[in-house]
Amino acid sequence: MTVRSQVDKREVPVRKKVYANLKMAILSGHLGPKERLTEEHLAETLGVSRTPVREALYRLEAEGLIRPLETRGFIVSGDSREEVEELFELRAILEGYALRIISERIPEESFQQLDTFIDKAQAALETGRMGDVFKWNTRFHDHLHELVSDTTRLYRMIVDMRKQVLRHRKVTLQSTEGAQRTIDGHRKILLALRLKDPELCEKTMRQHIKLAKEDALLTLLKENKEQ
Amino acid sequence: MTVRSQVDKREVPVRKKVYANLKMAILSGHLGPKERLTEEHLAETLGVSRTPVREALYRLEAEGLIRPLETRGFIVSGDSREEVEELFELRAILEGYALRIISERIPEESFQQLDTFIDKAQAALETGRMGDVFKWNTRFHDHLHELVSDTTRLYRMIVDMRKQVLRHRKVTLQSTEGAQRTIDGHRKILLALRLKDPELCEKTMRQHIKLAKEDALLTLLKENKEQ
DNA sequence: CTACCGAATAATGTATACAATATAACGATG
DNA sequence: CATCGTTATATTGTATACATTATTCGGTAG
Repeated sequence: MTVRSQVDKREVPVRKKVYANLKMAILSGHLGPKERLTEEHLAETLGVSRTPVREALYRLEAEGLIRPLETRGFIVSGDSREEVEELFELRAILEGYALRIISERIPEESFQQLDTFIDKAQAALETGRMGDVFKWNTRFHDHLHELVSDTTRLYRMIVDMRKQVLRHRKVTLQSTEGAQRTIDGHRKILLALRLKDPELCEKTMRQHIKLAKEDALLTLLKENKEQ
Repeated sequence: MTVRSQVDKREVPVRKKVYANLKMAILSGHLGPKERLTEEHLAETLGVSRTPVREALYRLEAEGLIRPLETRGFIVSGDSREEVEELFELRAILEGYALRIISERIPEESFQQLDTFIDKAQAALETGRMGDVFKWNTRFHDHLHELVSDTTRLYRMIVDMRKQVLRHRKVTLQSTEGAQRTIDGHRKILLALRLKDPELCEKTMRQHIKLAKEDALLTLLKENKEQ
């Protein structure tokens, strides 16, 4: 069949499965910066040969999620105070700029949407459903991101960073004050958007993420104390 | 010898050589988006096996310098109008923010340095030594970047993007007006730094890079016409 | 007991082999 | 001559083998 070539029958390469696997494990915090990753060991564990494992590892390295050990093998990176700070700093820059762009093109109906998300989050917070608070807050950001064309480098970078950030927000997600701060931040963002003030938008988003950074650093401190 | 382990006797892996090779070829414009890159062919050409070639290719893909072809093989990316625009847009964001940071920590002696670079570039321009104009302009930016700690993600991203950008600036480097604009831009940047006004610094740098973008897009147009 | 040597072990880097699949070439048939 | 199917070719994906090098550990000489 000539049509057959249209349909991509290629199954997902092992390399990508391994990559996705490891990435998930890292981002979920399941794989910490404690354990050393070696090709052989991973290959054995996952029941594949070293080749696809190497390729997955190199990709993760390129993305900065793991780092080659001076000795040999890799280690999950990104848990040092500096790295967390940098991550949030970059996020603040990029998302701040994104909001500036968004403010120039946001459609009227988005305001309602965003308003709803905030209200739902607030309601969830007041009835103690923290999981839902997280859900609606995430929706809020997601909705914003969808207003940036999803093919752009900027979009991809933001999405990627938001994923990386997740593992540093365990505390905020549970603390009431943190959640309230986040919701208040969203209100400010929405206000800035309504005012259609690009300058203010960028500033507000930066401020918002800066707060998130403080929370993340607190989380980090706590974790380090526990160990 | 126990000392031996301290000294890293490992020679550079072929994978890295191939990577550096291809990257250089791409950034210098020597390898255009015309030719298709396949593992076998590259391996043969470079006289190595496919293994290190694959690894180099995957890395370049992760960095966005090449893109997998729907069919098979890779192609050099980043020459579409959109991609060039995005590249400069991101650069403007990141370098703008970097200048903001720099304005808060720039030492007194840097002002002289930067002044000198501008003067030399201007002098070179007036005597028609375009190569030198480029050199001193580059020094100007390099000096700025050195004021951002060179271990940060921000720094690495900026350096990386500047490299990627080079191949789109052939025209400016030869046109007198373009060069003058660049030098003027540097003067403005220096002024903003002297005023120690973070806001102005960020804005000025963004503006400066926006101009560079226009030049790059002109280059692109010209090239497309030639073909 | 300490320093050094060397074998054993671990891990990586590269090449190669083989299977799977997509693309291209070619020829036959309606 | 267009279309379909078939074979050949190109290209990739994975596994494996082998060489190289680091690290560790144990033992021996001083």
